[in-house]
Amino acid sequence: MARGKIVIRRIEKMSSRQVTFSKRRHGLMKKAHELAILCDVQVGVIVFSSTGRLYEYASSTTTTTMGMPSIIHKYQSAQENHQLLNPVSQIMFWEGEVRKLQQEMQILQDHHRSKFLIQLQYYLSNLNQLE
Amino acid sequence: MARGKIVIRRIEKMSSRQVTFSKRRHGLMKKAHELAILCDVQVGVIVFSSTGRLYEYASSTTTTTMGMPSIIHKYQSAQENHQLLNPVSQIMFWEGEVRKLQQEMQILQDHHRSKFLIQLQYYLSNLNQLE
DNA sequence: TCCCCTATTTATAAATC
DNA sequence: TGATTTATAAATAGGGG
Repeated sequence: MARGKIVIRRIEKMSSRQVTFSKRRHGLMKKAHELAILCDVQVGVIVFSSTGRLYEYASSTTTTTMGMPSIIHKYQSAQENHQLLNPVSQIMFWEGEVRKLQQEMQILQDHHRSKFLIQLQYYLSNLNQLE
Repeated sequence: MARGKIVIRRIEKMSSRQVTFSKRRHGLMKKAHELAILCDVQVGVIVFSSTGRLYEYASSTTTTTMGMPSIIHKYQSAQENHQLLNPVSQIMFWEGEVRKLQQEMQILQDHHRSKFLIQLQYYLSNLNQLE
């Protein structure tokens, strides 16, 4: 949105992606807060970075102090009707959930493995320098 | 932000508040979506209007399609889990989550299998009576 | 309610420090 | 890494239909 238009697709360069994440995350939280105040509504925002770090915003209105838990609870009751899908699609849903969690776990593991390897290389190079 | 600056406080005039709600709600959802795509992260947004109507956005990333239920689940687990544990126990935690989901799925499947068997017996007995 | 218009304000991409 | 700058893209307040 500045110094050049961009297309909305995954930013490939990791460092730029990190910078943009920081900026736009702040922007999003600010917008969420403004919406909540200006229009006196409840807003909840949850963001998970690719490394699994959690960022959140939960509004309070003039009438109630809604933390994220209350907003989630309200969301879930609002959705209860929807939960009554037929058995087969229910099972398929949970199978999907399991797959997603497994994939995420894999990502976390890869992430930490590479971090560990980098550390190891660092220590080894230090050792080499001491010799 | 246009035709005059505004201060961020509850808009008193109901009709303006409604209009602003509609505009900014769209803006917020769009920003959430852009953040999710650009930075390849999970984003969930929940908004309740003052009349209790629900508006939501839940992102998908390149790796996973996370609906709001998954995001909420992850949020709740992250809170319980303290999140500030070391990588290894974090991974162990998620492994536990996967196991739990798998067990749930198993129970669901067993349940429906037994229901199916009961149905089958019922039909069979009907068939027998016809003979 | 929703769309259009457009003058302004904001958000922010890219560069620089 | 983070803070600051700045040129530009986006969002939007206010008004009209």
